[in-house]
Amino acid sequence: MPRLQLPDAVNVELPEGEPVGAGLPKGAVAARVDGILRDLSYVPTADAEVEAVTSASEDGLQVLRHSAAHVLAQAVCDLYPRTAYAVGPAIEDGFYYDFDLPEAIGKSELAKIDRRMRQIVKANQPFVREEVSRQEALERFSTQPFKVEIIQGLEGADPAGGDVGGTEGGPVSLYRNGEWIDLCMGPHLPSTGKLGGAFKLTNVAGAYWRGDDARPMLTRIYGTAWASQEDLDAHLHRLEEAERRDHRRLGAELDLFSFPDEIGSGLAVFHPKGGLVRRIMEDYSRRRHEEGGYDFVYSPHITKAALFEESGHLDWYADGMFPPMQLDGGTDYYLKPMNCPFHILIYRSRTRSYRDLPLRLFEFGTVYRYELSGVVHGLTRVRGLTMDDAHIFTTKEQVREELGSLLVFVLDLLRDYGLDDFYLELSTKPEEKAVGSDEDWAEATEVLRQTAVAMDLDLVMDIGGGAFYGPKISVQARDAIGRTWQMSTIQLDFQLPQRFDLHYAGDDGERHRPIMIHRALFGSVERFFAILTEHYAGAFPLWLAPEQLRLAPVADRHVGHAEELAARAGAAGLRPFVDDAKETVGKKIRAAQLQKAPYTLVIGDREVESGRYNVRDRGGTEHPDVAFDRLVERLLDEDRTRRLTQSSFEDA
RNA sequence: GCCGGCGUGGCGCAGUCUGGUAGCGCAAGCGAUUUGUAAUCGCUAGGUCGUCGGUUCGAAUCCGACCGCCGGCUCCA
Repeated sequence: MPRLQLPDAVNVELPEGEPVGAGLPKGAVAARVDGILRDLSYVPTADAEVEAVTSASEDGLQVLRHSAAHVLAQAVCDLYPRTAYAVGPAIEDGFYYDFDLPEAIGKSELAKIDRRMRQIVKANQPFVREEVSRQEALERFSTQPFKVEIIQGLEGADPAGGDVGGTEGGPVSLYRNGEWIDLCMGPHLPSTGKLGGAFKLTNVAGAYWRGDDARPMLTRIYGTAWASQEDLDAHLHRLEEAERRDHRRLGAELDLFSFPDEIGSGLAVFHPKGGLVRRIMEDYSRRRHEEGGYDFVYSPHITKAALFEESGHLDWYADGMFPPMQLDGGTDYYLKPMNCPFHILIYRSRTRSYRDLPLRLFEFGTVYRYELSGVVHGLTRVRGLTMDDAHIFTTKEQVREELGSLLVFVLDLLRDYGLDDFYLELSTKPEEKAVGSDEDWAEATEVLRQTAVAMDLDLVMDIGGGAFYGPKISVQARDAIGRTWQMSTIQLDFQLPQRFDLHYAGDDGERHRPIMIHRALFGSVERFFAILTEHYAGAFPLWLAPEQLRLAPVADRHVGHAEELAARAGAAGLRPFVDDAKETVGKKIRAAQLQKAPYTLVIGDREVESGRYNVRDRGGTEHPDVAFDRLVERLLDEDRTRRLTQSSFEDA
């Protein structure tokens, strides 16, 4: 009689042959038995430590979502006989299932599939696990080519560490709900009814079988599933929030930038307001770089092929480059996809001594990359972008200190732009090919690691994720609604100094090879612009706001006074705007709100007479009876500190 | 690049299935109102319906190609 040890030190005795579920509380959807996730129907043969898994936990949600994927697949197979089904895992927030359907379907078919799914849930079919030999599995799935391929691929190691499915020649597990059967490791909910109604099909998209563009394109149906209706609603609400913040939408609404078809895919133009925000972003970055000991350089947008031959880009990056222009004499010219070779030429333009190092060359360098037409996306994935790119050339001895101060510099600057929730990711030497000796890699990686640890931030290891030419540390930032973005990267490069045969004279009089650090804070200015736009939902902090103070005259006779105030604010260094449209105050306020103007003043008889103003902020809060000089002072303070100051609008 | 969806005045959309005079709202311009913290009223102008080609007496509508946009393209039974 197996004895179950529950986490709260309760011992439960199970009669021989009883499933673990019998010993667990009602809310359980699965069980963790000696550390392995199991169905509630799993029958233990010996004493075991058992934990109930509910859909409130990550594990439980996974089980729920994976079961939802099976219900989806069953529904699709019911509605579309002759469907070949492939794989359907749980993913973040939901699930998907890939199908080869007898006909093309679009989003409009999802409602029908959803209805069928709900019928299956209502029928409350049990999920029944079976273990069969590989041979039998092949026979049972003889009409399902993807399943056959999966079974045949199961030779060798078991990727999931379960006890079924992996071992050579061993049994594989199947799950049946109703008439429908799938090859699956499980575990699953006890029955389809336990899925409940808190799911929604969200999307249909194409996806290559096994992600390989040489293999068939399948139809992938995405869904989201949650433990409760409230959770589902909250998730849908988050999606709406993300859509509300979408920089592509805000870019048009706030008149920041556009992508004219005439120019081409992935090529943006910044309008005056967006241009202003961008210029302020860049100016501040420039100032900080100047203070940080960077030298500013410029390089052209095109170059002869020879430069990218020497750098090696044409060998391994040609697909990402625009095709060459052939000029007279048969010379190929390329648009630059990267700035590094240019900065290297600046380094190499004269003999360098250790006294020149570290040499930090900075450029807002505009580069062009041939992104596949299907992946360009707003300002975050474009074909023409401006990198806040710098290359630092150091001696081996200086690297440690340089990296340390660099990371501090990076985080500090990002915080000034309003991002303050970070973690770091360290990418180490790739398995296959890599340049540089193992010692160099180990040392550089260790230096990066120590630098990261010193930051007191979470550090995630990305084993083998480095580029072949050096290890990398990247800063990941969470935005206002919790999404993470890869921001700055700091990359050591053992390769280019070799390829370009860079050297410097040491204090020993010998020639030495410098080490090169690539680093970008924004990555791409355009992408950073997009991230900030979404982070702030278009309501840029005062120092970045294109328009800082909106003045709304009540009637024509007040326009003069508003313009005087605007002149005073402008002279003080603020960016005011007078809305002199012949409209009602209500309409002007609404317009100011929609444009996310940080502060709005209504100018009428009372104000002209008293010289005191009612300040409305974009949150809708009103601060009455403020003297204009005090307001200007207050806004300048907010502008200068780059954050909402606590200082009040009242006179001191 | 591939799969699916889509492309109609500056923006958001209807009209496309079932071919027969291109419409609505916002924005814009003009006029009236001179207005007090999220939308005053009226009038006017603005579109070769993404582009090119085909079918047809006739194409926004049907067919094809191209351009562009949106979602997705190994979180792996």
